[in-house]
Amino acid sequence: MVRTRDPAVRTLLIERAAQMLRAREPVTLRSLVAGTGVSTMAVYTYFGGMDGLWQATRQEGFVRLAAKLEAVPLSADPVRDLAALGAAYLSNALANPDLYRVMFDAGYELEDPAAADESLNCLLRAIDRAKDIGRFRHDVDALALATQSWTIGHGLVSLVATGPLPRQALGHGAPMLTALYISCGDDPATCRRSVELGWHPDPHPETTPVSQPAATT
Amino acid sequence: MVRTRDPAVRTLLIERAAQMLRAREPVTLRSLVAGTGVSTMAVYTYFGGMDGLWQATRQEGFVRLAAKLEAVPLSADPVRDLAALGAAYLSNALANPDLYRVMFDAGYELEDPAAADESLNCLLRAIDRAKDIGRFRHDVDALALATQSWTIGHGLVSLVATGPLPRQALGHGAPMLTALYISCGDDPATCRRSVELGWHPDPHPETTPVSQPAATT
DNA sequence: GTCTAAACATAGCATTGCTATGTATTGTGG
DNA sequence: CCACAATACATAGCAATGCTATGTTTAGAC
Repeated sequence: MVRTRDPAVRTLLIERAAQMLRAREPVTLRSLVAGTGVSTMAVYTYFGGMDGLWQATRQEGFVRLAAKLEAVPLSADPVRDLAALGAAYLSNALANPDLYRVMFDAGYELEDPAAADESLNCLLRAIDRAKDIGRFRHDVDALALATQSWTIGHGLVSLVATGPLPRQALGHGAPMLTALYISCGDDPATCRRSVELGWHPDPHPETTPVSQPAATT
Repeated sequence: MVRTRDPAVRTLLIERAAQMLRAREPVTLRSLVAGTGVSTMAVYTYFGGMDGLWQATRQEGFVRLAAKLEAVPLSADPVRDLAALGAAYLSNALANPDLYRVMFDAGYELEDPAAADESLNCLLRAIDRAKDIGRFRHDVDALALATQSWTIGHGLVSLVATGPLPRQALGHGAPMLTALYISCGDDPATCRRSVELGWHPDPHPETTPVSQPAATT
């Protein structure tokens, strides 16, 4: 061990890859390193190839997602919070649709699945709170419900970001989540209000989800 | 116009592309035409390039999907039928996951959107029937409900086929659809039974869904 | 029967990811 | 303080990719 590997280069390349994805520029080996001063070999010493770069980029996507979800301010109403988490999920995904696509592209695994679990845990905590205060029945499977909420969010994002559905279709999120949470025992009228509260603050602004003025794309 | 374009070549190439996708072989210009006797230029005369081939392949995917959905035997219970259509959707998508991915890959449009609409119409008809016999309220937006059902199906397929969720997660479809249809006014117990009936016949068999000996693609 | 436009085949282009080889650099043992 | 060695890095070149330019053949119109 003589020449030390500079960890800054790693994050620089990941950052640049995410940036190029966001700008919809084709991310190729040579275009990635162009202008950074590092040579193409850096991609191989740091990531072992383009596949490794994509894997690291996907990892970064999950880390950012978890950060966004954990930044969602929670309230005393766990059902509202579930809707808010869903809205933040959509907001984050639609703010960087290409990064989102890479995250769920097939063929690659995560090097650290814990990053994905953290996002799920945000949902699980809210679900447990809802059970504790009697909004949800005690026999609801928290993991199943979290997965179902995730499915709704992913389905919406996927169909909107990838094409067929228009942006307004994101509005379907609220009634779908409402129906789901009512099926867990929540009172219909109360549930509707809670979901609306958590959902509406920011259904589709591009930037950060909560507590700051919606910015222009 | 002198030498006529042979339409058989077109379908041959699309068929072969779908076949190679299914076999998980990389579909490249040269590998596609290898063994078919046609040269690489055929891809350009018939499709204008690889992008055109993908567009045609995606189109074919939607045609097959519509055919599968229209082959689902309907009953007197429209809610059962909705679940059966959902199950057929999942079955078709998971039987050819790579074709499904191409169908929803971004960047390309359909040359004939009617093919996609046909699938949606299957759902719309069932929803209208459910309203007619009083299972759903008359004020439910049929298109919205169809879109929501689609979102659930697509979300499930996407998360299962693309990796993160295991195959058993497909079972979440029944409770999600049940919750959704109950929110449209259906009686909870009746709805559960109907969805179970339509869903369970074939939750995840690979081949064709219903009432006919699985045909080779 | 000839002519012409379209289909088709061949060869070559730039670009892709990747690897083999050589050079420079830096922590360590004496 | 210096020689060594292992590692990071740069360069050049590889096969394979999609695509295009340039013939060559074929089939319909008059």
